[in-house]
Amino acid sequence: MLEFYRWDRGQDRIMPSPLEKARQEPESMKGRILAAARRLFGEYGFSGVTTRMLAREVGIDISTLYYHWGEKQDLYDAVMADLSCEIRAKLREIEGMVRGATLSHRLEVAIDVMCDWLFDHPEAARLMLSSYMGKSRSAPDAHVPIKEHIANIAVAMGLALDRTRVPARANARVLTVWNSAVNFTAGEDFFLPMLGVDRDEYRSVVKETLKFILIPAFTLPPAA
Amino acid sequence: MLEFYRWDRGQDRIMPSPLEKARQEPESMKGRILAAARRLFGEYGFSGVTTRMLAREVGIDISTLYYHWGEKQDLYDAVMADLSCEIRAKLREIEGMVRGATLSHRLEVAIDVMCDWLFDHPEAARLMLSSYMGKSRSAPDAHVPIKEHIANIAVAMGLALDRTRVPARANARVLTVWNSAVNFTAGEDFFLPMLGVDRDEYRSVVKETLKFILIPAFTLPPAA
DNA sequence: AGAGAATTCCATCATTTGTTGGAAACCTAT
DNA sequence: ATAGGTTTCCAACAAATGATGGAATTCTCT
Repeated sequence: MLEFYRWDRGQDRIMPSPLEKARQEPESMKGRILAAARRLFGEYGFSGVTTRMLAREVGIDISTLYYHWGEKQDLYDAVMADLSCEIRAKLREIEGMVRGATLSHRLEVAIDVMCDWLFDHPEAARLMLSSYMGKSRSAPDAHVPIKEHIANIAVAMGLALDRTRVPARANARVLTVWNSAVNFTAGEDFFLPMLGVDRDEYRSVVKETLKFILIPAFTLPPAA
Repeated sequence: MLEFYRWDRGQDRIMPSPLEKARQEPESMKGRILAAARRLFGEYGFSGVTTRMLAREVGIDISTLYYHWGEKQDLYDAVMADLSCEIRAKLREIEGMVRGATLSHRLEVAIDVMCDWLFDHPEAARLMLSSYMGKSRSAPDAHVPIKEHIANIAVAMGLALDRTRVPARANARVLTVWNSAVNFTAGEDFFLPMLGVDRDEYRSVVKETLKFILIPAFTLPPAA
């Protein structure tokens, strides 16, 4: 009976049912563990978190943790799969919000909404960053499949016509903005004192800067 | 005799002599250990590296490692202090290269040189990123003091007159470009396949994108 | 060559960490 | 209430990890 968690192995494309339930029911033990894991992994990285830290954070025994999610690596994979799903949903939501609007309006809304979400989920930004830099000692490629997301944005923003053939330059520009948003949210504690502002100012300065930088990159003709 | 490494404790402002020597003599044991530590810490993070991994990488015993640098945390601190020094020197070098040139030329050269250096030192970029996100389980604030660097760039680029009073917006713009460069170099293995280009193309696309994005941000009047 | 210092290694220790078996507690349906 | 399944905890284990004492080796200088 220690094996049923294997249900959700290797299913990061279509949302696996147990993972979905775990997130939808944050009061369930599975959900509480997932949430705690996300918080801690986001804060300390994969090898910076011990199973005992996790168990203590939830207030349970280590075995309960293994009962629900199996090995540490499996739990980490679940966190990443969950995160990937959430991001995909968020991007779809944004895409729906701005459909049909002008380009500049699209940009404005996309940055606003995405930044708000990231600022409210700094652990998500941190998880993505460590996923980029990769090479965790024992973790293989549990990457967030951000590639399609970026390509979709590039198409939505008019930088490419076909989402299967996005120019490298277009992807690079989208990536730059995306990474900047992730950076400023993941490193808020570090960058905020550098700018000498308070929390609210920080967030508005970040948004403003991203918009300021993004607009010309996407509205100028695709020269060079 | 196991204590002389304490010499370079808490001296990250003025370059401590042993650290300097260790880097200047890369053949010395101290230097070899420092270089290996930098490589591994950059790849796996602080808690992702064990003292045995380090010793094995250098081809020595664990005790030798402790003899030269003391605890793991001290070695990590030394790596960060060394890195900070190197970055400072690099930025000074760039400042010297572009002094007196036009703004656009300054930007061009700064991005080119900095990117080249970062691409040749991806572990440096990774170390900086993990330093930003911080909160290593046992590591305190062994941060790279990037604040002054950013402020200096802002002044050099004409975004501020006084380096002690740089507007938050100016800092944010410099930071955006800086972070983008760090991101693209630290995550080369992850982003390169996303763009579907080879190594050389990747590097030129990154530089090009940064320049394309940077120029308007620094040449437009300080509106908003 | 040899005394004394500096450097490296071997063996070891106490903790920490990932992981599991099995007993206890809790539900749920009859 | 009680049988059967589910969930949680206690105890423990093997391996890995950070760290050190001390012996052995190498280096340096006369």
